[in-house]
Amino acid sequence: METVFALVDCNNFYVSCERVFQPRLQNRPVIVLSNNDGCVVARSNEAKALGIGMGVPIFQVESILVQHQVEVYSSKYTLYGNMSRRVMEVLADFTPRMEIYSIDEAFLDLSELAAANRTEYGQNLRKTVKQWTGIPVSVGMARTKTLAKIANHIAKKSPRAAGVLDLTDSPWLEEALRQTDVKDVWGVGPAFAEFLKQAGIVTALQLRDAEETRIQKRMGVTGRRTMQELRGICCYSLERQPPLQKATAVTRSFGRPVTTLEHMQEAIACFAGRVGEKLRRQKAAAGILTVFLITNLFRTDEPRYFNSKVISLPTASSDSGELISYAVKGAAAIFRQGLRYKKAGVIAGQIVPQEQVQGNLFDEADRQRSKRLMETLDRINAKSSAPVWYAAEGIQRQWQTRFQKRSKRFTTSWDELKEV
DNA sequence: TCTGGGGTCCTAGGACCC
DNA sequence: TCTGGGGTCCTAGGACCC
Repeated sequence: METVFALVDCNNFYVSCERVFQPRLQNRPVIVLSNNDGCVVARSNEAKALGIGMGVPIFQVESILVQHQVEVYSSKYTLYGNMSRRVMEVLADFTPRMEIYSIDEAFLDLSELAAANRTEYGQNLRKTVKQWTGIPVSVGMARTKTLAKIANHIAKKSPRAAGVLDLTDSPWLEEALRQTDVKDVWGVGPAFAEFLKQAGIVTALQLRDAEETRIQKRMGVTGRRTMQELRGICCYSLERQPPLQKATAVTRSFGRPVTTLEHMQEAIACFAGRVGEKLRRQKAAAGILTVFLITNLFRTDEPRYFNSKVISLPTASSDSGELISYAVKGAAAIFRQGLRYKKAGVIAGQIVPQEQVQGNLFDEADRQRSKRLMETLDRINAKSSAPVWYAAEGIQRQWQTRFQKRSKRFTTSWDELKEV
């Protein structure tokens, strides 16, 4: 049977999350910043219209923000994650044949839905999500994921589509591809877009009709798949069960430069502790840790330095204490005095399910005791507003990430609930 | 003049995604 | 002075095996 995919995408997701709890932000220019209040990561339509680009450093648009009284917010990923879960739960009510693709997107398999009902189905879905969560979404439908992405893109921008566009076997498909810039095609990033432009390929339609061998030579097998998908040949299927993650990381830019080993180890310990939590949440353990640290590469007036250390654990682990002890040693091995560090991180690799962890003959740790300790730690921290953590993670944390424009954490902090 | 063939595993780097 | 964080896949090249 021929496939039909729908891509459901939340509009300006982080901004929409802020608006749910602060209705006065409707119809106003609003932006949400990355960690450390560094870059713009979400923009309302009003903010986009002012020319504020995606990913731009905030200091570059400061004058626009002041002049147009743009509402500016630090990011709150726990809130957005919570809102995302609510949206996904509503979608799951529509069909279990669903793949959560990112925090604000999901693919649905609508192959079995009657063609005549698709647009109505999409409108109903849109209305329900909005009513139950407050989040506006757009829906694009087509034969392949890549085409559904394009349909969604147009649904979002075109007033006539009213948020839903079905391009499955549509007479408008060719016109849609003609009007789509090749750089907006899923799988075409800045580097490939530049290559394609040089080759005279500037629209999605031209890419669809390009010569396959020529594209594959430069863009590899993924480039060829993109072409196939544009032709309606399905190369990417719905993945309902995401495979186990291969790596998980906690990396942060510092609120102010770190110059001492003591502070660096405090930060690294903190990141390793968060990595441990992430691993345990997935019921998994890591076989290797990578610790890295880096100075500010944007500055040309200071010495630059990047280094990383890979540590193989004797036995795969998710024990925060154990991860911390290896990570801080790794940090010490690559830390150099006299530098101003901007960012650091801990990456866990060789991830295996907890129950598949191979024992080690020379392993001296008490695994049962560790397991109980971690369970207790996680239980306390899940309930308590006064979390517990390893002393190595520090208390003052002068390096901590900046969030100066944070609104209240309406759904994830007891002290900051919305008051009505 | 002419230096095998076929495979695996690992790593680094480059590209992409949101 | 100021520039995010967390992932994936693919490819090329080197080391190693028989």
